[in-house]
Amino acid sequence: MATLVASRSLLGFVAQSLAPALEEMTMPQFRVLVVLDGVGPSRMGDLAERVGVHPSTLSRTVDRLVGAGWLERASSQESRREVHVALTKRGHKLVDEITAQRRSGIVGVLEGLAPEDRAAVHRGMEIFATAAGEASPGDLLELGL
Amino acid sequence: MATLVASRSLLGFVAQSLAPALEEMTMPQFRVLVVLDGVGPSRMGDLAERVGVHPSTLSRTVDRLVGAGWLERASSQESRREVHVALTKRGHKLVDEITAQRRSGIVGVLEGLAPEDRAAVHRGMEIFATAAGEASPGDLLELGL
DNA sequence: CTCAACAGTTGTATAAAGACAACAGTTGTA
DNA sequence: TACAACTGTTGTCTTTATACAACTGTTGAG
Repeated sequence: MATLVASRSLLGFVAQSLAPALEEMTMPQFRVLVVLDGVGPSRMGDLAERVGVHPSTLSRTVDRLVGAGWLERASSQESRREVHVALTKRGHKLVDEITAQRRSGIVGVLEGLAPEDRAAVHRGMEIFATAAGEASPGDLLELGL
Repeated sequence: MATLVASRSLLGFVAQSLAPALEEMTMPQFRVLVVLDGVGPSRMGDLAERVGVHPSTLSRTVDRLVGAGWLERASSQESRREVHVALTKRGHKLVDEITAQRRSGIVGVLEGLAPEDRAAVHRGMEIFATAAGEASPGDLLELGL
């Protein structure tokens, strides 16, 4: 079925865009960056919950990411027992580049199409997206988005 | 852009379908099943190459998968130094179910559409898939397909 | 028949994910 | 003030992935 085939193509772009990140870090580590990029600076506990791992596990993972310069820890000023983590500039850049590369791959395909084909793709995708609704962040996270 | 949004929905189905497998095994293990499902029974060396890991790594991974009943080892009859691995019935079933679930999720969306919308989606997806071409198996494998 | 090339497994190490228990500050409350 | 609740980190352990080196058995070439 065409939609299934298209999903494989789309997946290809996703996988390809992920490759550079996975040379720098592991998948669980990249998930942390993705979540932080989505929700902004967070408390350790909240972050652990969103990522879906035990706080102690996150603590160690954040250690590594901070060590590698992707994240920053900062103890909150209101509450000294809370610790906030945020992407560094470099961390932001990485996630942005992944997103941009994914987008440009897809745009590249669309640009190669005749205008009426492009319109047809646009229309089909729009209808599908509306009908299917948003995928749950938790599910997507599994794949690193 | 609509295509990007649609890709997230599609990705959601993929991720969701993967979930049951990832409760039974790790991602690297599941990759082995996927490859075997794709190319059929293989020699250890070939399989390691396709999966992209060192033969010794594969040997250990296959140990685990055989232990859990997903794979079978069988020394080839032509050449007693070669070892062939194949999915067990259970292993086949797992991969098939993942595929089927993914398909049925997408079909479910399409069935909820008015006929002309369904046709539009089909047409858009077809054009896109044709233009984008097949994703490389190596890339897809990264995500477990 | 002998030996080099081949195929897979095992020995050994390292790195990471993951969880639970225990611990150390920090806060808020009684 | 004293203490319970909260937040994050550390100690400890297990499992897995991963690779390289060494080893065992098997083939094929000479």
